[in-house]
Amino acid sequence: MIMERKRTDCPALPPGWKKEEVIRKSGLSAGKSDVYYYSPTGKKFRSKPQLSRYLGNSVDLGCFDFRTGKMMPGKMQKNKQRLRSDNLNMTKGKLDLNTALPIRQTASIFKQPVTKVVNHPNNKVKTDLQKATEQPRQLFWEKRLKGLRSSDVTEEVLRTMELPKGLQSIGPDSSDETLLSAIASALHMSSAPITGQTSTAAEKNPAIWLNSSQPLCKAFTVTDEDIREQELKVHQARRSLEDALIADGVARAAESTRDMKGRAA
DNA sequence: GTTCTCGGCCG
DNA sequence: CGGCCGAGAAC
Repeated sequence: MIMERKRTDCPALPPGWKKEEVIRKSGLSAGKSDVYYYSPTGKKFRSKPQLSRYLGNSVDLGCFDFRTGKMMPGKMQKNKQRLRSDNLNMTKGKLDLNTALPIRQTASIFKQPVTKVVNHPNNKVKTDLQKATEQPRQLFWEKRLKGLRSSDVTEEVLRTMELPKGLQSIGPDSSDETLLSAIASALHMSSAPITGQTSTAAEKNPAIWLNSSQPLCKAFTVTDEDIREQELKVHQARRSLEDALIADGVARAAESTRDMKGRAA
């Protein structure tokens, strides 16, 4: 007898994803159930980390409950003291994984190494491992950044930066907003200098001539004036940061003395 | 080889 | 207690 297992649709996930729940029928853990998900291509997932690794940033699993398969609005982070300690942990040298950038979603449905470079014993074959390990990149992927905004803890949208006039966008989406994101991303992802698109051909037909390791931005020159202006901004930012840190220290000291009084009473 | 299943660790 | 994943069992 074949036990038909229910693979139910899962509305909280993109179309085509299925959820399955199997009950353990023997052993010490009999009665317990395991939950699995199946991607549209049939790949099986047995944990939330595994699922979110695969989905990347396309789906926010922050409040996704793996067991029930539903979004739980109330399952957000504990928005209490938590924030301070999070910020402290971040200074302990670990990367903030939330800054991960959007990734090409279609790549992972194929068997992973798409191209394999091998040496045939009798042939002279150029091996360029650099190219072989390079991940395919979606042209104009920066468009995915459109609409992303930074916000403070109260979800108030922060004012975005102004860009110098010398910076000009290139490609299908020429809004300043996306340009800023693209440049910020480029600064995060590569240690190479950011030059913008140096080929003038890229201006006429970006789809062909685009240098994908540079942001969607025309080549630019930085003047001494720009540098001075930027130094001033950095200086001001450091001042406000310093002020904020001092204020925080004072507040924390007050808090801890208050706590101690409370405990003594 | 792949898939299924339960144990068991760890938070 | 439950999520997650290792590894043996089953195929």
